[in-house]
Formats: sequence, C-alpha cells, structure tokens
Amino acid sequence: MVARREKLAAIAALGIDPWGQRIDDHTPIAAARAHSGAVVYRFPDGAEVALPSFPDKGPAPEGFDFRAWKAEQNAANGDQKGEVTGPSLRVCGRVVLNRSAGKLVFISLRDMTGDLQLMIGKQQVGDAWAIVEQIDLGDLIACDGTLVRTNTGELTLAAQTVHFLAKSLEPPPEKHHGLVDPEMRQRMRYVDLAYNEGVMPRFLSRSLIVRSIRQSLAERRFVEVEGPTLHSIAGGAAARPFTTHHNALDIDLFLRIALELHLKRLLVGGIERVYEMGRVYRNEGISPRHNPEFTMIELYQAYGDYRSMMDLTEALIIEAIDRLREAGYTPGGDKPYVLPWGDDTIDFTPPFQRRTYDDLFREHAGVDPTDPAAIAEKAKAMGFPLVDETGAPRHPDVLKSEVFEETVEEALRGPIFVIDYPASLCPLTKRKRDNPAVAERFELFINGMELANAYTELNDPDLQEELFRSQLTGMSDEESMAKMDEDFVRALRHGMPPTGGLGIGIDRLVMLLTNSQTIRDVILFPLLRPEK
RNA sequence: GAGCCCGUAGCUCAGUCGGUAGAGCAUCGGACUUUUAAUCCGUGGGUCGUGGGUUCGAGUCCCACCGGGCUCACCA
Repeated sequence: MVARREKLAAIAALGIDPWGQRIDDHTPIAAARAHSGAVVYRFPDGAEVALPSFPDKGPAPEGFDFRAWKAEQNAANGDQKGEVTGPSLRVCGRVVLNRSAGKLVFISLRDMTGDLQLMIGKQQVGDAWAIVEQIDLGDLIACDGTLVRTNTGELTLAAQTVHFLAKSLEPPPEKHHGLVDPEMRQRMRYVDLAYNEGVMPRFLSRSLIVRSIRQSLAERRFVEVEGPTLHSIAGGAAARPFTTHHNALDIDLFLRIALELHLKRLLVGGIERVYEMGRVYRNEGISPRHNPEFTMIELYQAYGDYRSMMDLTEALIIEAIDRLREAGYTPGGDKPYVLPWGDDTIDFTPPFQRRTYDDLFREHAGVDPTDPAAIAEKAKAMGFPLVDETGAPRHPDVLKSEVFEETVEEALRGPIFVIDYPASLCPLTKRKRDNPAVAERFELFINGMELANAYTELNDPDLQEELFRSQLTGMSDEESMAKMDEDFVRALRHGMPPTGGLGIGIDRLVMLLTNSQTIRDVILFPLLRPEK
C-alpha cells in the first residue's frame, strides 16, 4: 500500500491528476466486443481479407496458428505484409489483470458490461508509457486504440494512448480465488462486485427483474404509489416490528411490516389498480431466506379476485424470465423456462400447477382435512401441543396449519399454487360464498419456499372489525395479525370494491431466477453486525 | 436463543506429537514488443481474532469473550 501511494505521487509528478476527470465518448466493453466483425486483415494496397472465425472471448483454440494464416494470406496477395486492423474506439474500466512482457503490456480491463484485453506497447503510446509504468491492479484507466486480434486470435484493443482516471490505494483480492469469506463479500460488496465472477450479472439481473415487473404492471394499467414506512400500527401481516420514535410528536412508531392496509385505503379512494414495490422491516431471525429488511411488492386490482391474481402472478414471472433471456442471463434453448437451481432445475413452464389446500393435505399428511379429531391426533403424533400455555385448547385450524407446514410445504417442488385456505387463518380474506370455512387465498410455492400470496380481499367493514377484535386461541399477540386499525375499518365503511390482492417476495423471486441459494446473495448490503 | 465448525501475511490457504512462522497470488528489484491465472531470477512482509490459564516452552491444550459460517428455533 506504501508502493501505491508512491505511484500516486509519481503520477502527480508527471503533471497528471491521479484522480482523473470527466472523459467522454467511451464505448462500453460489450459494445466494443460487438464490433469484432469489423476487424480485418488489410494489405498496403488497400485489399482486405476477413479474419477466420474466433471464439467470443480469450485466445483461439489450441492448435490454431494465426501467424501461419497471416503468412498464407501474405503469400496469396503478392507477398505484401498485411496488418490486422479494426475500428478506433475508447474504453474505460478497472485493471483486473496485468501481464507485462517488457516494453509490451497486456491488461485485462473490466467495466460493467465485461472484460477486454488491452495491448500497450512502449513505442506505440510514446509519452503515455510513463503512465503505464505506474499502473497497479485495481486502477481505473481509459484507453484509446484500435480493435485488433493478437497473434493468438484474442480480440484486443491496441493502445494509441492511455488516460489515468483513478488510483486504487487498496490491493485487490487474490486473483485466482477472489474474496471468499461471505462476511467480507457482504461487508465489502464493492470488492465482491468488482472482482468476483457472477456477482455483477446477478445484481444486474435483479435490476432487470424489478424493471420487468414494473413494465408488466404498467402495461396492465397499474399505478405505482409510495405508502408510509413509518406506521403507528404495524398491521397487514403477523410479524414483530422494529420500533422507533418521533421526537417532535413524542410518539413511538413502527417500521412497516407490510404494505397492505394503505394500498387498500387507496382502492377506497378510487385507484383501481394500485401497487407498491418497496422495503418492509421485520424484527425477526436471520436465515438463508430471511433478512430483517426485504423487498416486496403488493398489488391490488379492483373488480378482480384471487383467480385474477393467479394469472397475473404467472405472467409477471414468465415475463421477467423473458427479459432475462433477452439479456442473455438465462440459457434459453428448447426449454427457456427451465432454470438451473443448484445441481437441479426448476421448471417455470406455464401454466403452473393449481391444487387445493385440502387436496394436498389429504395427499401428504394422509389425514381427512375435514375431520378435526383426526387432525388433532396427527398433530399430537407429530409432537405439536394441543393446548396453549394457559391450558386452553388450540384452534383446530392452527393445528391443521402446523401439520400442513410440516408435511406438505417441504414436499412442494413447484411452481404450484396452493389454493383455498382455512378461513380462520386469513382474517383479511373473503370467504367462499358456498363455504365460509374456506378463504379465497392462494400461496405460490417453489422449492418449499413461499414466493407469493394472494387473496380475494375482505371488503365488509363490520366483518373486518370483528376479525380484528377476535384473537385466535393458540396464537400469541405478536403472531396474530388481528391488530385493530380503526381508520382502516372506517375506510372500508366508505366502500372498497371487490378486489384481488397479491404479494410477492422480490428477494426470493430474484433468488429463484438467478440460482442464488441465500437471500444474502441477492441483497447488496444485508444486515451485518457493525465492524469491531 | 441452542448445537456444531471456523478465525494464521493485503488475499487464498498449509502448519504433524506442544519445541525457531510457511506456500501461492499480490508487493518490491531485474529480464522480456503478441501475453492468456504469462514466464524466469531475486526481495520484503506476521499482535497466529481478543483476554486469561496450564506448561521450561502455546498458532497448537483449557476457559471466557468478540466476529463469522452451517443446522435448528423464530418467521404470511
């Protein structure tokens, strides 16, 4: 690091600002690569010969002799000596590898779109050679040059001059392995992004997925809004909230745990198709699938129901995969919706399977879903308590839910829509007209992960109020989502249309579409303890 | 919150039975105008996570703490 500061001073001594300045008209490296077809073999008399076909990246395969090819061409064109030449352009980026062969240096330059080799010769760049001598791994430079192929066939920018843009005073990680300690990768995400393979495409994919969802919804006339993140009642979900305090008002506030109740108020207000994609905060454990702050989208469609939401969910996912494929982030091919997942794959080919809760319960738990006594027996056999701390019997649907989560959810490879949940578990949901014990709700499961959750929304203010007041036996205060919100009930009394509502965990969706096994791989800066 | 595992050079990792702290990459010096994790010759680099204990002697054994990972618990 001392050496780097000495080079910093050496660059300044050349009269060059080691922290650079604005530089215009550079070509992104991926775009520069796209010009490879314009690289030709040109003779002094002006004749041009197209080059043989080469791999997209790196040197030609073993055994291919480009020099011999050029010698043949020279002989075939009257013993002229040809030259490989192509378009002139400028690239900017970070020096990630540096191979010096004396007065000729090869540099691998990286920008957001990819890597390109630079070839810098002392004789060719003249005065700029003094800069080249001070370049360290990690420095940011720009290079003006001609796109060529080297003797080994690798697409390369042959430098005419070099501009210094910024010094890296910290050494990069080891070049074979990069940073491997997961904590360091998350803490120093800038290093992870800059040097570790696969990290940049993963986060660029995340951006594409988010953009695709916004685009899909815009095409369907959905309006994006921003609700408050500071709530006086942490409603809309069952989770422990973070608490904070407003000084001037001297009131305690909660960071939101869901988006739901404010979006529904907007339905009352007449925004018939409304959504918010944003951060929610839950003061709970951390795991490969849980970060205390995460991104979700909730959307509501007036005059729809949960079945409308199933079609929409499928469309949002499929269209996102289409966008990823167009950008080259998923393989495509014969089965473009079969995506890799670890050593396995997930088949997103539509339509996704749709099964009722009770069907799956009967199939996987082996118990009649309409027989509370049999369910209680099964729950007991699985070790779930039948009474709560006070000795009161726990609600049959709570037991059913525990058996379901234990026996069914793990078995769901998916994508599969689980539909028609026990109504008592879903206090914000409309019940089926012909069976009030069943709620019009689905959850989308993929690989045992809950990815989406949707309802036909409850819009009866009196029933809503009653449900807010009733505590299910066997559920603690924190577990329950029955938190009275007087203003929300008042809003419903003004009239909310029949509505389909949907929530999707964006981080989990990104995990599934980018083959990332932990949520921390798709969140740029996951929560960590402070350093030291 | 519980169990198991990890913490050694800037980075990636060895370190045997408790006996002088090691390698590769990176750095620094030298050779090299078509390299491909370039190569070759030479060089410097350490509070072994922190604190205590056992011992003639601790990177190594014991205890506590700090940080992390995995599994579980919690978790619409």
